Amino acid sequence: MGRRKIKMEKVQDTNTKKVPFSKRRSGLFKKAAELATLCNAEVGILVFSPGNKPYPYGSPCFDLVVERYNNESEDSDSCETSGNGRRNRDRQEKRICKRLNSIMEQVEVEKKRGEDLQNQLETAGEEKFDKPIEDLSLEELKEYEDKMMNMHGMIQSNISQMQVSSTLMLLSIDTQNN
Amino acid sequence: MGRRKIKMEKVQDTNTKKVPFSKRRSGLFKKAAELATLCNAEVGILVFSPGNKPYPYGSPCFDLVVERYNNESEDSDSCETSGNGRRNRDRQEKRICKRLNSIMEQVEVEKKRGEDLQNQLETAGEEKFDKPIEDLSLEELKEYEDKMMNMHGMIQSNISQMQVSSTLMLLSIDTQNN
DNA sequence: AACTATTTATAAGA
DNA sequence: TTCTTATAAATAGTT
Repeated sequence: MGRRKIKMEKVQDTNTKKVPFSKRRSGLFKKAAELATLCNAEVGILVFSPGNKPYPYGSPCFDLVVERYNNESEDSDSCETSGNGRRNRDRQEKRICKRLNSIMEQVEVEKKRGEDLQNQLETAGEEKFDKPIEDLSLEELKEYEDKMMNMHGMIQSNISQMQVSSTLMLLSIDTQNN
Repeated sequence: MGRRKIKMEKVQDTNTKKVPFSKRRSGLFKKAAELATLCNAEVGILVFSPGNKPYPYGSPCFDLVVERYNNESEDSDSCETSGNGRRNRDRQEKRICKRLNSIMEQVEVEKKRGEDLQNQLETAGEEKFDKPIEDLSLEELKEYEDKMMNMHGMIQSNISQMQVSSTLMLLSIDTQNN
């Protein structure tokens, strides 16, 4: 899509092709945004330039991260490692990986809960909202109230769980960094 | 780029729009492949469909991540680092720490959202549940339903975002290790 | 899945 | 870098 057709092959010199890289990267991110918006999907992208600079993208809210990357891509002092001996590196990396696996597990649990919640919500919706609310009997309304209360409780529990998870995550990461 | 212009807004029904999602997803992956080949970059993408099914893509090496993903992420030995030269460790660790910091930021955002959500929920509870449900008007009931739906969406979004973040993190580490 | 009318992305050039 | 424009590529609606 340009003045000439580009043949698909590995580029030669790393330095000269910065403009196409930038254009294509932003094009890719735009496509990702469209996919997210139009299809109600979630998208995350990580691009490493030939110079190994990372360019992350996320929808809906990776923006802060991108900004941060641009602002402090040079100083990594927030992540001081100078005090460490090399002998500890392997262990450290493995611990980080373990934490990540734990986080993944937690996320799986959250996902499962979200799905249950969705099912329940949809079921409740089907049962009652296909009938106009004004036609519901008092009995049905009370039943409906119970369901809402129940959902309300599940949502709260879900939120608490997420808070716990994220706090644990922060804690485990802090443990790594100190 | 089609018979008609598509306005950029959230889609409504999750089920019927599967073809556009598939088309755009494969289009996105193709773009990523082009970026990788033409510009000698590394790209990893994760897409979650509206049904929360993950579609990962990686150039050159997402396979390992995908595999771990499918294997329920219980063995942490998949985080093998033995093949790496020691000279790269410093850079690798710094980049990993940067990723961790980014994720921490995101988690802060999620946490904030969770709190807002809880407040909203409590407010809704105060507003509606101190009044017997049979006294609620049709308008009020519908309003309440909307709130429930809204909260549900926020929770789902939070969960998805956590998935994207943690999985991308794994991706970035694997990218570093290969 | 294949076909096109269109829209969108982008390679070169300024 | 940002804009312009000719052209290639992606894709929405259709079959």
